[in-house]
Amino acid sequence: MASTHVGTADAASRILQAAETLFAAKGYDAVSLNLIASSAAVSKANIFHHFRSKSDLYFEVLRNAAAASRVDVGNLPAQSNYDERLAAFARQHLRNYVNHPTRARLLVREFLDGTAQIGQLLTRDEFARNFDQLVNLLKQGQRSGQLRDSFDPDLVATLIIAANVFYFRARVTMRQIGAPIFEQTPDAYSDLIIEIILRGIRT
Amino acid sequence: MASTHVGTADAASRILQAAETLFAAKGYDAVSLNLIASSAAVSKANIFHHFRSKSDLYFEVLRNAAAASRVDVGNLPAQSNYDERLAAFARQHLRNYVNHPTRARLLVREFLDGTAQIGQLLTRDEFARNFDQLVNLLKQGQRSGQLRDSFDPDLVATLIIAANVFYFRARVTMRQIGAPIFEQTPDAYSDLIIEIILRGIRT
DNA sequence: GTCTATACAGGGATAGAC
DNA sequence: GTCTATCCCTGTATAGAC
Repeated sequence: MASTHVGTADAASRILQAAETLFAAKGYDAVSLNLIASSAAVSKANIFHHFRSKSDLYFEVLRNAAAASRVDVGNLPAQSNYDERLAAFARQHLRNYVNHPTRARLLVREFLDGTAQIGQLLTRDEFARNFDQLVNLLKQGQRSGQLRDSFDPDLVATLIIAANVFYFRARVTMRQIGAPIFEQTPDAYSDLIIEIILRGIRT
Repeated sequence: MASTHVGTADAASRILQAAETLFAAKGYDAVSLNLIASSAAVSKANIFHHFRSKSDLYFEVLRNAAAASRVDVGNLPAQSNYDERLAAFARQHLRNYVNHPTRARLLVREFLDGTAQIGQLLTRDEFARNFDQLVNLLKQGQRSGQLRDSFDPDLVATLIIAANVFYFRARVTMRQIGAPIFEQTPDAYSDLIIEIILRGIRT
């Protein structure tokens, strides 16, 4: 848009991308600027030209990740069948993690660990939006009569999100434990989870 | 047992305890030996007298945490009612986290993040034991005819563990999001979760 | 905008006195 | 067993030339 130069792939974005990958993989404290610099093929001093500090760079990375995630959740096909809509939501939510693992690792880590307040502010919104969307879906299902009135939508939304977060973060280790369910594709896992839950909440 | 000296509260265990608290709160890389030393009222050199290295200290802390957790899961009242037994298991599992937060943070972090292979070996067993116990309970319920045959025990076990882990790690942030379910006590949360799931798996 | 060189603090780890 | 003092390295961050 702004620049007509091509092929340069400017340093700032190279730095951002290297930082995202490394922070996602190892966490904030385990990543040094030396590592980021060499990984981005840039001098360390150059990082400070583009970003005020290490933490500044980190927050910039988080900001981008959160923004990118905002697009990806997208909109679901608005069907009248709430079984389908819930299944679609759960699938899409989990796909969003699995298809963008670095970004997701970053956001989930910050959300769960929540050591830096600024970081939490950035990621909390993302989770809140998903959560609210899901709660609303459940409430609509209750009003429509397809879902029973007597369960707490918050609770069920939590159950779904928790199942997905757990799959994303623990699946490698769970496979080593020998839990065959984690050999399933994300979609299949998601469908099975929803199947159980739906049985518990249908009228 | 060995020593008749009292009141000394020997340095080694002071170090271990300080390290456990700090590692649990901030993670391995964010904690320096200086901090541990001052927190345990011990010189930095003294840490190296008792432990070969920082990572050695960390693994020792993990080992202790895993061992302590092994006791705490305990045995459940063996009732013939599988509704009750599942509810009891879920409650106890979550209590085990909430009543020993530092230990639990340590183990859960290592399990989910799983950066160090040695650490994972130590924590994986704990999770595997809980998981297997739960799966067996579900299988027995199926054999007894109280639970339907057509669900995957792995899946339901995962759902329960995921719900608990999520509650434990995310409850503070989830409260800020405004999810009223996270205002509930752990026991109440656990019971509500199980109620939904049971509806989904009963005959 | 990008680099080399450098400053300075703090990291983990060791030596050696007590 | 515990300390003080020290080593050496790597960390973040800055100065200043190009």
